[in-house]
Amino acid sequence: MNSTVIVRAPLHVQVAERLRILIDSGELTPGSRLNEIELCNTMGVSRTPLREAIRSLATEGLIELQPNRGAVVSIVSQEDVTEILPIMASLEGLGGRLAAMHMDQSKIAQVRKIHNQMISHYKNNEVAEYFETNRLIHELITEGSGNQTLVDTINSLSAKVRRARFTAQMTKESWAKAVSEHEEMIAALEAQDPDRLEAILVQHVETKRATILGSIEQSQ
Amino acid sequence: MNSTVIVRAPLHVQVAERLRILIDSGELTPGSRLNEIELCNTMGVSRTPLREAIRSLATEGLIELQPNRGAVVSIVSQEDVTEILPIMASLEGLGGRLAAMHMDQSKIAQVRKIHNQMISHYKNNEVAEYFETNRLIHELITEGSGNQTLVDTINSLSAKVRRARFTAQMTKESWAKAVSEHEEMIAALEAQDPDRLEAILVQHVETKRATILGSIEQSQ
DNA sequence: ATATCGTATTTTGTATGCAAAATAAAAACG
DNA sequence: CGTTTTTATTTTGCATACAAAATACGATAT
Repeated sequence: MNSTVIVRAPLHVQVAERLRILIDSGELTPGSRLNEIELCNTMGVSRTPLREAIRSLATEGLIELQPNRGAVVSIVSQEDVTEILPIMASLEGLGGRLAAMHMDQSKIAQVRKIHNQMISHYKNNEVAEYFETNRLIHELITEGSGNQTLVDTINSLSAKVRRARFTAQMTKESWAKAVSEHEEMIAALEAQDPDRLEAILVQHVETKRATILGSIEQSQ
Repeated sequence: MNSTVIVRAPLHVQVAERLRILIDSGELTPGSRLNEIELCNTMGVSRTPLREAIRSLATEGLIELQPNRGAVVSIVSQEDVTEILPIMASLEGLGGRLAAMHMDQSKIAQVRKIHNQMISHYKNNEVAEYFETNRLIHELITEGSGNQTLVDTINSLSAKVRRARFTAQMTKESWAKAVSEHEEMIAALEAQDPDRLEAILVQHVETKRATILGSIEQSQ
């Protein structure tokens, strides 16, 4: 008797996944219309599962439905991002508070390890690697909260910010500030100080907000 | 030329709405299976829009999909509520902070008015009316933040807590405490003191958490 | 030449039909 | 009798077909 039954995901789930990738990668640009038969042909499925997938992504907010006029890739505006970042600050702060309370030493050590990697990427000016390790640290801390609903909520908001493609143009100064905040984060985590870690994370997202809005100003 | 075009909502949206009501009202109990043809008959629609609606509610979390075995009304567990309430505390706190910064005097006066109604319902022991005015106050404050994403996020989490049907059995003491916290809330709002309103709201949701978890203990 | 109307085409919305999987029921076996 | 195996029925998943709305296009009139 085998309890782990392998079931291939339903078509509409697979289609939703592929659509998500198309949107995330920018192949389907925000604002563009989704032509059903066209997508059916490229994906090799019928309209039924495609439409079900579209409905899913619509309730997720990735797509907007226009009655009798189909669906368009939703646009994440600057206003949306301005709304989202303070929420992210609160939630990441809460995540840090809980993580400082709940994470055990071995997990904290793991974060420290990746933190050290991140620092070396910073010193070597390896931007992509820096961003990746940075993202991973935030993920580990959030997951360290032990609150899955919190993780999901943050991820959903985070995805929207990413989709806005406001690639924060970090100046030398803002980068240095972010790194120093990370040093404080690690210290607070190792000290298992919930209040401090929460405060730093809130501040950190605030820094990010300033950086992003700064680069929007630049690009206009 | 008329810019406000009246379009009746697509069937799958109407069906989703009706399903939501059936679930919210408890006619479809958590854990129960959704039989497609049965629901089609009662609603008088074909399976296509029904299935689209089910997919939507599934990504919303109201329903769970089991491949090749249909959909069941998802169960909001005690653990889920335990995860959600701290998040609600953070977010309502943020909402209060922003509301204290952004709400104008006329809107604050409106909240005061409903607050006074709530107090009189409290004194007259009118429980249902108390809960309704209470809910309205929180809604007005959250909306007063001017952050629609925040409003949506809170509503989505709040809906799950409501669905769990942990009808917090308020003791005389916890009710009095909630009311006194509301007095402080109004004072902080009228003083337009973001820090204070945030702190009170976080505390207030924490009180609610204690009350809910208290009545769960009772009922076991 | 522009604007308006009417028609053709495309595109979405809904219903139905068929195939595959899961469940229930019945039969065969120990 | 209880347990397994086989068969029938139900239920879901996907595809197709038809209807209605929206868009595109062209003809006509001013």
